[in-house]
Amino acid sequence: MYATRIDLYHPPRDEITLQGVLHALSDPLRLDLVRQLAECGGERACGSFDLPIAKSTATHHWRVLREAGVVKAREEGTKKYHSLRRADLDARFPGLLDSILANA
Amino acid sequence: MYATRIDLYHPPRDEITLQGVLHALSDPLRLDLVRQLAECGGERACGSFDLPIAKSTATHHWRVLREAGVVKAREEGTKKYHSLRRADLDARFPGLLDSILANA
DNA sequence: GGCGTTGTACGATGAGTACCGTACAAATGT
DNA sequence: ACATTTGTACGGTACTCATCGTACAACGCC
Repeated sequence: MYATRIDLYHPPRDEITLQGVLHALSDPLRLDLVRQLAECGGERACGSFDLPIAKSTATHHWRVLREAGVVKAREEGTKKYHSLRRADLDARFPGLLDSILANA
Repeated sequence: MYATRIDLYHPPRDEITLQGVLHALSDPLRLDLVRQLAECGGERACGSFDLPIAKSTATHHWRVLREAGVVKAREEGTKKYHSLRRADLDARFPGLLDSILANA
């Protein structure tokens, strides 16, 4: 017996913490995901990333990024799209994302 | 039989990695140390920080910061002084430290 | 209905790490 | 010479986390 899919949790802007963001981005793979997301500008399907890891591991990394408030997830059919929460991050931690991405 | 004290390793500027810095600063206690170091401007003795942890744990955190290239350590007698490697960090990751400290 | 696609939940495993207490070393002060 | 101060090395413990395989769910398509 397996549970039904749970609604995706996204922290509100005020609850995004610096610790959480730094921790989320301190993993090379996650930083790379974020870098690619920033490059493409908008939304991008999970599946369009060519990752050297198992599907379940990718799920884990996207969850860490989402729960840290770094990315926004949207489901559409069987697919899932992610985008950077740039406005929220810039409002809460001005300059942080830019400096990290510029130096990635 | 205990080993003699080893020379303190500090990574050269070029070997400081973004991952390493982000990881080092993703711990609340270490970020707080760095914030206090930045506040005081220059060097500061380890012992002058009032930490809620055991001495050996403090040694651990200072080592993580030092090996990530975030701080410089200098021994003088039985005491040890730390300072931020601000010039190195600013040169390697422009804006990063400022934006993190500004938002800490 | 049946099949492929896409991603999740779960359980397990191995690596890393935050923390502690204790024993110690090196320098300083008395 | 001895005690104090300051920080380290070590061993241990508990917790986190990155990773995987497998079983599954939701959806779309034939």
